Amino acid sequence: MTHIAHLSLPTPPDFDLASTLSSHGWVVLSPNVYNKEINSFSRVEALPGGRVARLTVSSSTRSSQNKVNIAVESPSEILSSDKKYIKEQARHILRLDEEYSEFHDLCREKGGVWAGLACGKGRMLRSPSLFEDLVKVICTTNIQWGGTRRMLAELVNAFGTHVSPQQGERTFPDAHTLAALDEALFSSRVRLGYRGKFVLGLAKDLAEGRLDAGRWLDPHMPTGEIKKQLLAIKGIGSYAAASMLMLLGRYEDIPVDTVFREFMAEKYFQGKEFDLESALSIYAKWGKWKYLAYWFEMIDA
DNA sequence: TTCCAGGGGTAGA
DNA sequence: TCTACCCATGGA
Repeated sequence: MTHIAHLSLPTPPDFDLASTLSSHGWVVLSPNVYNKEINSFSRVEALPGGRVARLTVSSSTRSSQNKVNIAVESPSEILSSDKKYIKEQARHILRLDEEYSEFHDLCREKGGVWAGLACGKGRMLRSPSLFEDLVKVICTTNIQWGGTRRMLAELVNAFGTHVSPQQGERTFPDAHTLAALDEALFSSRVRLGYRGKFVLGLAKDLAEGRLDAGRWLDPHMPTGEIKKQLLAIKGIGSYAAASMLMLLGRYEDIPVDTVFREFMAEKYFQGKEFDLESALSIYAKWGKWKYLAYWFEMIDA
């Protein structure tokens, strides 16, 4: 028997689900399943107490309603505490509590490709847990996007929890699950290459309390301190730290990778080699919004 | 077959 | 702080 609940989550007046879902590649990384045609995505998520549910997030058919819909399907009874938990997760994933008015003012002032963001865009999709986002960021390093998708699909298929034995979808495995695994078994089931030991090491640090990533969500924690802690994690360098800071709602740093280098060479340096400092200085006037200014200019190009 | 990807760790200077 | 070299894996 499947239990079903339909939740409604209020959003800011300027919230744009389609923009958030298409903002970067996260929406297609397992366990997310993207349905672009109907502007929705679903994923299997663990509920408190070890139960599991499939969540489907979609926009209201009437955009003026300022809400998103969350359909919940579970083989277990869906408790009121589950509904509260799911809404909290969704608020985090969609960044409904972030304040973007200063960024939108800058977009309006700057115009050009940024003018289209001023109506409320800029929220980039994230995962429910910091562990999932950390693992996903590590899995974007030194690999093509197809490889990232493969690695995360393998990880979910190997160690995620079923929503039901008859259905293939699984949760993203939590840190405790991975921390309990033998490295040889893990590597034989999930081909992460040299990243495997980074992911397992991270899982153990979180599960055994040596790393408290939850503190990074404290708005009073200085960005510099978060960055220092991120860079201390094996497998996280400057690119990955900038990506994680973005996922934490801090947009000061630009992730310098092949995507950045290729875009900058083409857009600002006539296809020639360039000095990194000169390239980064192009976004200096965006202050704490540099990441968003670069990213949305790049994906618009 | 070789190169290298939404880079990062380490050793040595 | 900077550089050289190494790292697993698979697509091109």
